[in-house]
Amino acid sequence: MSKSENTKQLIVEKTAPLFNTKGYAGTSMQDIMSATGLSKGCIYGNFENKDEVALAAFDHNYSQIVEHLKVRIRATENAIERLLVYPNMYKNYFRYPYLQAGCPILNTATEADDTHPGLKERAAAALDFWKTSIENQIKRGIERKEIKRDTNPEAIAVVMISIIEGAFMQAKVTNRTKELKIAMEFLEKMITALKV
Amino acid sequence: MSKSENTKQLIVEKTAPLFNTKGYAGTSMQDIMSATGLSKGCIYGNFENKDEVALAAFDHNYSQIVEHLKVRIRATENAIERLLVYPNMYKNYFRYPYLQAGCPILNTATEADDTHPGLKERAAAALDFWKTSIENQIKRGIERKEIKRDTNPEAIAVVMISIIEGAFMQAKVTNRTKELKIAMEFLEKMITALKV
DNA sequence: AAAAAAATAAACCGATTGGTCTTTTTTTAA
DNA sequence: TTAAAAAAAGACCAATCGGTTTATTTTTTT
Repeated sequence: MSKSENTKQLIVEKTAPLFNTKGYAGTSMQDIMSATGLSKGCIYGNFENKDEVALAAFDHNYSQIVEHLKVRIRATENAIERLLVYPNMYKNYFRYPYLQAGCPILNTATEADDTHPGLKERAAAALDFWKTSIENQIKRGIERKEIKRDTNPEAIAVVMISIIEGAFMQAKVTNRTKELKIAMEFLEKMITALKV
Repeated sequence: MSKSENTKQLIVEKTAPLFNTKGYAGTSMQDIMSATGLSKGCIYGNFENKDEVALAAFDHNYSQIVEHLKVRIRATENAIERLLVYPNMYKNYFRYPYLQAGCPILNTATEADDTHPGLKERAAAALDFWKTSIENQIKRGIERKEIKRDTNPEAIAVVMISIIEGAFMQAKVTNRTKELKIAMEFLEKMITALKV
């Protein structure tokens, strides 16, 4: 790994929380310089423009979430337990640095949907991947006879994501976890009710 | 109504969609000037600063939604029908100008939660008001024997809001209504299942 | 160890930013 | 109708913006 690859990684790691907090438009190159302790020349030596830093930051934020979920999901074979990983993680979001400024997918989606095609596409792809993952876990659970046969994987996946993102938004803006807990509990019950 | 009150109203009306689309950080005074056809001097003659324009724009966006919901809700006495107004409106969001750039509460909440205290407060207050409204409709329905006695108004309200906002976000970022329809249908079934 | 290449810092650029002040125009009051 | 007040336009300001170029430092290669 070359020096500049290390530097590039540092920039991504330091700016990921920044972009998640302030958004693309609200994050200046000066902010990026301050967060990394690097010069603008150095940042431009590693990334073509601010856009590319933002895209890399989103990817980093998102991959941290995905990695964490993978580890948790692989820790059990049971399909219901696997689905319960999602509400569990989100209701305890304060434990995860990458969720402190809110869900990167949600933040990016709402900011970028009318203003930044690259980020919009990333957020949309992340949502599709998330939905497909949940669907697949449900299908697997049906095959393993852990989840009811008449379960509609797509509907459950969509509703799960909707509840998670909507409740998380509420938690962040109101500075309280009450609604998040209520919603995650509802979700846990919904998931548990899928059990054969 | 004085000339400047008319002008102030024009500014609010013309900038409300702008702030909802581009967010606070992404909307410049030049954008505001272009949208209104007015000079910067004129804008500053009516508002103290960009902040105040943004706050007024949020209020305007929000009040349009509230007014529309009020009309729809008052059109029926039945509590279940009243709750069904929400999923119905959101699944047909393309009919409402003020929802074209997404839900103002969601957009504002996610942008402002770490960056703009005034807007954050407005969004949080809007959510609390919304939650309370739904709770009250449910309580009224329980009293009128239209909704099951064991219904938890708060949980339903929280879940409704979560599903709506989460699904709406998905619709906007993916440019398709599939997930929104799935989620609203789920919500309609959930609401209908509250019926005595 | 020296030279070349790579990486980073610093200086620079034109444009834009939010806001202020002065001038002009429009509206209102007499 | 005229004068005063209010409203709006236009000019101005310092600072910041994203990006480019030049200079310096560090790393890598020989």
